[in-house]
This record gives sequence, C-alpha cells and structure tokens, in this order.
Amino acid sequence: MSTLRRVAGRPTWLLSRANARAQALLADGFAAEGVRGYHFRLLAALDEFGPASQADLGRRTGIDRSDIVATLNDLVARGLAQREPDPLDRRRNVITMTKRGAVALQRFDAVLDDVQDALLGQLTPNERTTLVRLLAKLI
Amino acid sequence: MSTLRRVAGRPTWLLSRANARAQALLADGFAAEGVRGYHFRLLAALDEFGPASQADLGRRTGIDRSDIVATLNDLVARGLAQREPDPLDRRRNVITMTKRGAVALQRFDAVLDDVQDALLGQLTPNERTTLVRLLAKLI
DNA sequence: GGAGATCGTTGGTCTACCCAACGATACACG
DNA sequence: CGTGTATCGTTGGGTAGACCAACGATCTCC
Repeated sequence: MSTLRRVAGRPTWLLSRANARAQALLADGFAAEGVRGYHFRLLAALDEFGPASQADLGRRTGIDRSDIVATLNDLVARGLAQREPDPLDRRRNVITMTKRGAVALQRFDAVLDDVQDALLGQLTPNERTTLVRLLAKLI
Repeated sequence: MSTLRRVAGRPTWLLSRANARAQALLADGFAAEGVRGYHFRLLAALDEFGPASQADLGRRTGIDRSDIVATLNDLVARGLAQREPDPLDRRRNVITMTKRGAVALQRFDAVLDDVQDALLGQLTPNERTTLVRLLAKLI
C-alpha cells in the first residue's frame, strides 16, 4: 500500500489501515451470510430491546431513519424481521425479529467472534486488553 | 451513538469509532485548507519521490489510477501541481509539485500534526507509543 | 381546535475505495 | 519488421456507510 514517510507511522494512518482491515474482514464474513453491517446492527438491537419502531431502532443503533427503511426492507423480504403497523400509534411500525431472524443472528454472532480473532491474531491476551482500553480512550 | 451490548466493546467497533473520530478530525482540518486526504497524499508522494507519472503516484500512495486523475485535476487547477506529457514516453504525464504546492504541503503537515495531538489528547506518551505499536501489529 | 413534534419514506449528497474498459503508446520477441 | 502483450491516462461505474431535507400522515399538548 502506502509507505509514504510523511504518513506511515502516524496514529491516524495506523488507525485507518487497521480499521480498513477490520472492515474488510467484517464485510467478507457478513457477505458470506448475505448481509452487511446494518443488517446485523438492526437484528442486534431487536434482540437486545425487543420489538421497536423504526425511529427507535435508528436511535439505538445510530443508523439514520432513511437507512433503516432500506435495511428493513431487506430483512423483511428475507423473513428475518416483520413490519406491522402499530395499532397504538398509526405513524409507527412495530418491527419484530422473526424466529428465522434469531437463528440468523446467532450465525452473525459467530462471524463477529471469528473476525475479532482474525483481527487480533498477532496480539497476546494482555495486548488485546491494552488495545481495547487505549482505543476506548480515543472515543 | 450505538450502545448495543453485542457490539459496544468489540475491537472492531472501537476501531471503527476511533477511526471515525480521527477521520472527522482530518476531514475538518483538511477542509479548512480546502483539500481532502487524497490531495495531501499525492503532494506528500511528490515531495518524497520527486516528479512521477500518474501510475507511479498511484502505486506509491495506494490510490487508484482513476482517482489520481480527479485529484490531480484539482491540484493542477489550484496551481499546486503541474501535469506535462512525458517526452520520453508519450503514454505518460510527468507530474511535478509547484512552489505553491510545496508551501501548501507545509500547512497540511501542520494540520496532520495538530490532528494527532487532538486525537491522542487523553493518552500519556507511553500510552501513545503502546497504541502505535499494537495498531501496527494489526496490519 | 390548532400548533408543533414525530412517524415512515423518498430522494438526494458525500468520502474513500475499487473495478472494467477504452484508445494510445511502448516494448519484447519471433 | 511485425505483432502480440503490457502499460498509460481517462471515463464511467459501483460499493458501504453515513448524513440531510422534505413530504404527508399522525399524534400530543396547550
């Protein structure tokens, strides 16, 4: 890739390269399951908080409402989630994870675990802990 | 943002959040100078290796040839670089950094320095060294 | 009963990457 | 010398992830 002296050792550069590798691993892993990151995050939110409106899902995942719509279209089309009008508030839909969605989510969890291991393969357990601690301080 | 249990503490997630912050700082800093990352990397390559063909610049910076074209159009339009046909190989252009380009590059360097400090503000010098070492092992 | 907020949705924008294909040109080899 | 192959710059396209503005419908609150 780039071995520009001006850039090569900089934290911002290392961060971007390491993240690029992580994202590539994630994208590959998820692609093998036919999904992308947004699908996973949405299912994860449904699993953690239960049925919710699309706006709530957006707030909980940090995904824009407009992107929720498209991602949900996929999930519904594939039977992983269900979209029903909310009888208590006709502006809203109630989104529910289906059985198939829950099963799929378990597979996606395994993908996520595998990616962490692949990413951190070169690090000792101590180093992994340290890395996590330091990264958290950057946010 | 996202506080999904499934995701929040994962290295891949922390990496992506930390990188997002770094990229936002970079984008802001560069935007104040009217450029983006590609412009900087191209000028940095010209400074480090001297005049080069567009294909060489691509190989040295890791930027795709097609993106080099567009970035270079900007740099040339703003007088920071020069594009001339290579008399020795009519397929190629010879790209040269102008005086103005060199001056601008110094300002961009300052931006890059400032961003590192802003990004790592919470870390001790030791922690910074450790972070750099660990990130390098991920790539 | 109205004003203002919130809902889902549509239709855009943006950055950083990456890829395929084109005509023009150079090069290597039979 | 000729011809196939590789490389050049360029155009045009696609990707994920993120963000924004505006719409009509609906709800809530005073």
